[in-house]
Amino acid sequence: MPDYKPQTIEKKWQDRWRDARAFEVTEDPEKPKFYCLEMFAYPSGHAHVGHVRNYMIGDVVARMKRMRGFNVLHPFGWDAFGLPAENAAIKAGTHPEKWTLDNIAHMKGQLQRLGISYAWEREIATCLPDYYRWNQWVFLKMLERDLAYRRRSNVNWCPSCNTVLANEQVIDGKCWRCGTTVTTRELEQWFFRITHYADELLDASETLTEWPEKVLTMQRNWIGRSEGARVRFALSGPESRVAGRDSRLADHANAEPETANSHPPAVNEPPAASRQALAAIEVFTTRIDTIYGANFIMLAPEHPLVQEWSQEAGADEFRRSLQRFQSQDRTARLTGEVEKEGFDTGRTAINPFTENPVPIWVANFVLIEYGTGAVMGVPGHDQRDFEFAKKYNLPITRVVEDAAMTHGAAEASSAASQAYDGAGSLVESGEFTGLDWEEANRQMTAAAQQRKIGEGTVQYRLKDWGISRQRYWGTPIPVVYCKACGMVPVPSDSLPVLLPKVVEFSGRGDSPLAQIPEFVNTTCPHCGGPARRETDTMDTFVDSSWYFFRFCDPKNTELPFDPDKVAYWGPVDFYSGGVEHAILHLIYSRFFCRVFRDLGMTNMSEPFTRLLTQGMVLKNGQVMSKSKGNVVDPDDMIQKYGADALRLYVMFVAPPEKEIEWTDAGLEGSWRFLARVWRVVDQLAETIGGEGIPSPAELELNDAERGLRRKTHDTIRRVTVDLDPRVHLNTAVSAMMELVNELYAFCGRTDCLRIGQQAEELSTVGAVERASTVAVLKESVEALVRMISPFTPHMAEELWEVLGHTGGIVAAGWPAFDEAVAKAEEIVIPVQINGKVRARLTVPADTSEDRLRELALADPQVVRHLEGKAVKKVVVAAGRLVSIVAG
RNA sequence: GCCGGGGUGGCGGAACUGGCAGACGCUCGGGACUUAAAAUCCCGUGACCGUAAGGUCGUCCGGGUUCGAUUCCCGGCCCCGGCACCA
Repeated sequence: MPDYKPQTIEKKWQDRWRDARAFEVTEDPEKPKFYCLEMFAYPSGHAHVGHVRNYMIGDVVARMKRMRGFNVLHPFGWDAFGLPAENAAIKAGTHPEKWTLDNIAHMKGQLQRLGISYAWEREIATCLPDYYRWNQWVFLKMLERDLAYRRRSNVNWCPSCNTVLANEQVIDGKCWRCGTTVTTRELEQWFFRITHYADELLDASETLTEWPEKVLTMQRNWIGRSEGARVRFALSGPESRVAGRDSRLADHANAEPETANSHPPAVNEPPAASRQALAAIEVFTTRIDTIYGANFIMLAPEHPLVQEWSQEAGADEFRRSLQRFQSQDRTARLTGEVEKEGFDTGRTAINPFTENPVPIWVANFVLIEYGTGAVMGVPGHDQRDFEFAKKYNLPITRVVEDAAMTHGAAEASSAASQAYDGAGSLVESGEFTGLDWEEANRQMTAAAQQRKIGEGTVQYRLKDWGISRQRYWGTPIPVVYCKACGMVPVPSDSLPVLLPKVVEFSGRGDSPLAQIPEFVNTTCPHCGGPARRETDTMDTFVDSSWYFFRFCDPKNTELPFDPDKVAYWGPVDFYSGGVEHAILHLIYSRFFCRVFRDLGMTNMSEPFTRLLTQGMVLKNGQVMSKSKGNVVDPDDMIQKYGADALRLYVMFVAPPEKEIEWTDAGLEGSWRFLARVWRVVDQLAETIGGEGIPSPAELELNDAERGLRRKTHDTIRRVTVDLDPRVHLNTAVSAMMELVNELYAFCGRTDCLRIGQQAEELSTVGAVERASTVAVLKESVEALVRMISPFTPHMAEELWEVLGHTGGIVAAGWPAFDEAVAKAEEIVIPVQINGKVRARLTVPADTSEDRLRELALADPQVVRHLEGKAVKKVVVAAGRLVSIVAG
């Protein structure tokens, strides 16, 4: 008997699959489709086990679905633009393209050696013009529809390094590299108007019933919707000037916060209205019900009015205070690590509800990015405001009292030690006094609106997505700047704007494209005059926001994809990847899907029906990484144990969404199991592989045979539901292990194989005498081989062939089970007395409740325990247990 | 602080709608085979008491509902993840 030799088998089947184009698919309206996708890979070099776990999970699903008759699209590709390629270029002098393509070649080999069933003919790499030209195409469409726009925004700038810095690279206001004090600089940045879909993205998250709650929560937090009101406090006092009527600050404050490989976001935003004098200060509040307690106003240091006042003659003191705040570390200010402080501007505004003048302060903890950059100070009901008021001796009043508080406590509470932010009803609040705070919120918002001093509004944490990157290895943004015509989009028919190959990497941080005159200098598509190209490239998250559509039609040269093809394949039925993409990639993709929908390219709103976030693979308690030196290279494991054992181990050790701790012993255990499967199947092949063996359904079976048959059908049932819809891959494997144990026991019992006597090999005892034994074994073994094939496809195919089949295991289909056969004929019913199991009854499965009660009460163990006690009650759950209450 | 997910043997983990807690695997121990070892096959492995039959305890802690709770309810502790001076 040949030993289990995974390496030989695996090579053989991988070659066959490739030659037969086994996993390539086309649209087939006759068959139900299934789009199975794993997040494509960044070609960083070598994939480790942590990376490939995801592909294994997807492959089990894809292979299983194929066997169940689905037309399965299972493609793969490369998220190939990005910073590491550029860094490698600077460091090693390799061109980013060569570095990237070499890595892709290596990693593709790794995936093929794992036997992942990809439709490789659909492979895409985002760094190739066939792909990124469609980024440019979408960009232009978005520009047409005002979903892409350009805006000046402030970024951190190091004057010595001559580069933009990320917020994280600014330490105590200084450059992390050279220690120079960081300044801000205004740069033109491109944005995608994702906030246009903020509400829809939030609301539609309700429809994503097959997404993990964790991810939905993260997305909701990220979008950060909060309902409140804007209220205008008119300026008063001698210094106030009344100029423009509209005091609205610009809405969308700034760029997307920092992302993993992003370029720094805007630091702050001088709103459009900044250069006008304002008639009123608009504040954002979620607690308009407390406005009678608003005893002061606080502005962000970057607030336009503050900026304006600081310019005035004689405002030296003002300027000094302001500069102090502005020199405070930005990150520390954002996270509240600096002490809360402020200064009085000397100006006042009118609280529109009390009509009392309130002082206007500047406070370093008010953020220009959020709301209107101005807040009302309600020290009675907000802890920060309370501390601020205490510090600067501002009046504290309570306007909401909970029911337990004695009436008239309002004044006394000014001496309280903290703000009250709980529920209650209003006091000292004019016509609103006595209302419950939530009702007051509604009525006061309406009143503000009616009196034209404010309105209900919704505020989001989500900001528009800043996509400009001063980098080489990305998609060129397809616009040019012409002296005469201004910004002019590159016409669609002259796409792609190719990324030039020859480039020098200064490492200076400015876009390398700006150094290439042949790229920069062009002609204006509009007037034909001289023009300069945009030299920033797109954030790589643009590339990954729609690649799943491209897979449906990867060779299309007319459009990013044929809408009909996407209509057939979409949406992605099963999508798996790491949780680290829960926010960025998964929100961007949902955004892009809506953009394509609104372009009329698809009628889907959501791209991914089911999402699985797979857990990481740890070794020695830590995430695998090259720098920690704890990576497990799948190729090493394949050499030792084979791809199948590796796949099985990773699938078995824990549920897919949990993290796993790598152990060599565990992998070895899986290898042992496969060798055990191999032995029993191979050894039985001659007996059960013949022609004309009837189905056991048509034969008279003895007890042992019926037992094995029952186990077989029950296992098929369990594995089937564990895989689909549950995707409990670990329990599916354990069910199959049980079946194998049962097969060994059966063979030992019926003497059809000699097990365990002479060791290394099993020995066939001779022709199995009973036809029914052969039939039952055949059914069991063939079901096993088919069920295990999504996990260990190479071994399964080989065994299928050994069993005398041609045409492959997918064609054989998924095994069916008979519910009636799967059910046990005899079951063990526990008998509880006062909650403790005291006896077990072995009875036919269909024993009636009355009969069970009778048998239980007659059982000697039960009788013994009931001695001297009176039976008060007997509960019988047919098929489950008998519970006796006695005392 | 707000939102979400968790807490089960020495370890990874099972337990579908409340019904025998610990499936399956790892580790460890024992046996068979072998001159021997490896491999293989079989058996055992939550804790405590007992020679055994059997008993007691046991799913983070404290209560509750129920004939019966890992599962449901109330209160608390701890861990993980997200958001957070967000007004």
